[in-house]
Parts: sequence; C-alpha cells; structure tokens
Amino acid sequence: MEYTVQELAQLAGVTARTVRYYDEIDILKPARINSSGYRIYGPEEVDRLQQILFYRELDIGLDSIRKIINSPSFDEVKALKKHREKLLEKKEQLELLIVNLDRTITSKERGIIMCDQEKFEGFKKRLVEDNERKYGEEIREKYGDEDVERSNKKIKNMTQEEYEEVTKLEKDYKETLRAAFKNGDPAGKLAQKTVDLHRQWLSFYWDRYSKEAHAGLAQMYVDDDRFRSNYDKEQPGTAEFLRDAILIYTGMKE
Amino acid sequence: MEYTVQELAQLAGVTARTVRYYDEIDILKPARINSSGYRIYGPEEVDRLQQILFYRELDIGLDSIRKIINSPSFDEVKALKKHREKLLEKKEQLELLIVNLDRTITSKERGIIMCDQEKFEGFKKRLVEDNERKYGEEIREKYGDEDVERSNKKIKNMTQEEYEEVTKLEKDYKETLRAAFKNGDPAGKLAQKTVDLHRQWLSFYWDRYSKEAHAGLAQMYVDDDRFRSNYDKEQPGTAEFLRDAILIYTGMKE
DNA sequence: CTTGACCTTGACGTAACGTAAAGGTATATA
DNA sequence: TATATACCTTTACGTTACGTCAAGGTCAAG
Repeated sequence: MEYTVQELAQLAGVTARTVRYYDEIDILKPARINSSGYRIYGPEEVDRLQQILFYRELDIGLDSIRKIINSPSFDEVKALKKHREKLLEKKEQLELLIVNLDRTITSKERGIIMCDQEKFEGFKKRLVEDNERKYGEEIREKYGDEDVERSNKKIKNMTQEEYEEVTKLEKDYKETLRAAFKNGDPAGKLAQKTVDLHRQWLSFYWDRYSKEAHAGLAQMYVDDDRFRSNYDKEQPGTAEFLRDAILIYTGMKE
Repeated sequence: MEYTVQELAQLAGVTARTVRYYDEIDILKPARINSSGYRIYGPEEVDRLQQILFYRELDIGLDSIRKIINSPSFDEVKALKKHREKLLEKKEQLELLIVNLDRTITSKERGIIMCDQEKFEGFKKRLVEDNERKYGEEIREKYGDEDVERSNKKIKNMTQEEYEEVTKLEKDYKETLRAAFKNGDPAGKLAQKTVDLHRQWLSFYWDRYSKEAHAGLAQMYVDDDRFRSNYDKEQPGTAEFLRDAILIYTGMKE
C-alpha cells in the first residue's frame, strides 16, 4: 500500500505538516518521489512512523529518536519491548500521581494540612525522567541497562529523609572537593575525605559499592566531556584531581 | 512557610526559570516582593503551583490553565476531582497503547501482517484529545460536561468502518452544502438534502438526536466565530445559510 | 571583606511544529 | 474543454514553554 503525505498523516493521527517536518529533519524520508514531486510512502515508512510515535509518546526528543532508529544495531522488536517497559513505568507514575491527587482532595475536603513536600510527590519522579532523557542513552551504552534501571528505581523509592540526606551529601562532597583541590594533593587528608563522602553519596544510587566500579566512574569523569566540564567549570583540572584521589582511595594508584 | 524561587522550584521539581516564567505570564505571582526585590512565595502559591502542574500533566496549555484557575467560578476541589478523572482517562489510553504495542510485538515476532490502520490504534485517541483541547472548555460551558463526555466516548468506540463512514458523511454533506449554497435556497431540495446528511453525520456523535438540539447547534454555527469562520472561509454566508436550512428542516422556521 | 551561592532583569536560542503565501497537479463536473 | 476543488510543493515567519547566557545586585559564612 502506498500513501501520500495526507493519507499517511490521517492514518497515524498526525498532521501532514508533521510528516513533512519528519522528512525535513531526516527522520522519515518518503519511499520515493513521484513524477510531480509528491512524497510517496510505503509499508516500511508506515512502520517507521509507528516507531517514531511510540518514542514520542515517551517524551523523547526527535533528535534522540533519529539516533536510536538510525543506529545500525537498532533491533525493532527489542526496541518495541523497551517501549513497553517504559510505557508501564509511565503508567506507574500516573498511578502515583492519582494516589497523590486523592490525598490532596481528601485533605482539602477534610481540612487536613498536607506538608508542602507531599504535594509534589508525583511530580518529583520527573527528575528521574529528565535525568534519563539527558544521559540515559549514553550511559546505558557504557554501563548497561540494568545498572541505570536499578539506579533510577533507587531514586524513585527514596523517602523524604533519604532525599534530603543525599542532597546534603552531594553538597558536602562538592564543597570538600573545592577545598581539597585548592590544597592540591590528591593523596591528602582533605582529598581522601572528599572521596569518602563521594562514596557515601554514590551508595545512594548504587545497590552495591565496589572499588572497581568507583575507580571506573572516576575515569569516566575525566573521559566524558559532560561530566568533566561539570567538574572543571569552576576550577579546570578538578575532574583529574578527583579521579586521582579516587584511584588512590580505591588502591588503584598510590 | 515562605519560599524563594529556587526553594519553591526544588519543592515542586521544576526549574527556577519555570517559576519566574509563570510570574512573567501572570499565572503564578509571588505573595510579595521583599526589600531586595526577591520573589517570596507563601502557602497559597504552593497550592496554586500544584494546580498548575496537575493541569500541565494533562497537556493543557498555560494560556488555558490561566483562564481556568483565574475563573471566578473556579472550585479547587472540584477541579482536582476533574483532574483525577482526566488522569484516569490518560491511564486508560496508555493501557490501550500498551495493548496495541503487545499486538505489534507478537505480530513482528510471528511474522503476522498487521493492517496499517491497526498500527496506530492507540494514537488515534489523540484526535479526541486535541479536539478537547481546542474546543472542549468553551463547548462544555454551552452544552454541559456530560454531552461532551458522551460525544468523546462515542468517537473513541467507533470501529474502523464507522470511522470511515462518518468521514465520508462529513465529506458528503460539506460537498452538498457547497452546491446548495450556490443554488441559494435554504428551503430547496439540495439544501434539505444537506441538512439530512448533516443529521446523519451528527448522529454519530450524539447519543440521541433531537430537532431542538439540531436547531441549537445551527445557531451556534452562526454565533460562534470558530465555527462560522470554518463554514464561511470558502463562501461567506454559508453558516447562515446552513442555519436557515436546518431551522426549516427542523420545523423551527419556514 | 571577599567569596560563593543566591537573587534580579533583559534578551536571545530552541524544539516541534502551526500557519499563511504562492504556486503546481489531479480529477470530477458543467 | 474549461474550471473548480482538493490535493501537492517549497519558503518562511509565528508560537509555546521554557533553556541559557549576560550583567549586575544580595546575603551568609569564613
């Protein structure tokens, strides 16, 4: 079966403009162009559009979608199964929002006071989602799906106190790191204190700590531009400094 | 409890920029500005932000959100209960998408061919959603929630054949309308044929037809700019013509 | 008294389209 | 055969909900 823009659009429940836009940004090219310059789409394009819309449903940017479906290792069925999981997650999130909404309604009706944090329970899961959107795909490649998934689950299940503690720990280790860097010695007391705080902080995200993984992460802080620039933005060289300190702490270097 | 921008933002899981933007577009004003020009938010603003985020979750534009929560008739608890319903609907839609995804996966795995329409089953509900976003709020005011809800349900439960039939009917009556308008007589045979097609078309959306409602809708086609401009865009005067024809058909005028 | 983390107001950038303009094509009907 | 109507094309500017600097003021801690 062959379709023109409008036909394909109607089929998929999107506008013709959307289909043309997807051509423009090279994520859905027509099968061919007929003699009058019309875009003609075939069955493969229909499937591709379906894939795109599934990903879009997960609020993934079209830019990322392109990378995913253009990837040579792209396995359609595997991808669809992943969608399924994601959709289930989204459903869970929705259910949580509803539960929270119920709480809000009853509290309003009965005049019970809810603490401000509680009011946003369902929304906070968004942070996880955002994190996923930014780094998920790349980190998954390096560390494997299961690790990322577990990490996300851990964040989601944090209690309010845990959340506050981890926020404080993050702040603490970053402050100590700044002081240690000024000091200049990665083997020094302050630097080793930093790494210890860093380990505690990490333990909130990892389900089990290992020196090897810690050292591996340290190296990534240097190798991965996103992380390095984050550490180096205040003081260039901080990422390397932290890596060295971690390598010493974990006994990978002295 | 009082909060600065950042504090409120963290609490709600959004960025400070978002909070400032909401001030800028007048949907969430700070409780007061302190002596240094800082925005200070109180408990009322926290609740308001929660409301906004709930609506945002339903993909409602900030512009509409403002109208809704600024409306003097705005009842917070009632609104929250409506969110609940909407979220439940969204959940249902998600479940449908998942079911469809399962179908796609099995068909891919077993090499069964799915018809192209089936592939987009879950997405088509979007049309309903969009329709809702555009007209829902205003039409609800005129016709009441239940009518709109029932209409939406009917569209959702249409089979493929019904969908095709209603599309064809719409096309037919619009074509006939054009011809009838050229003819010029709202009491003429062609015009009355138009109205009959229009009635058939309507019956797909209404659970029961009544001459009174039909006549009422006819008047709305003239009174409501959105509808009128839609009819008049080809031939100015078409909306009035259709109304007159309907009034004659329904016996409200001769 | 300086520093780092806040806050402020611009102001320009972005994603994923919507929408209008200007013009070519296909098909049914007069 | 003419013309109307519904398609199609490209170009291009508009929109929403922020992101992201930039330039400068504020405040608590060391």
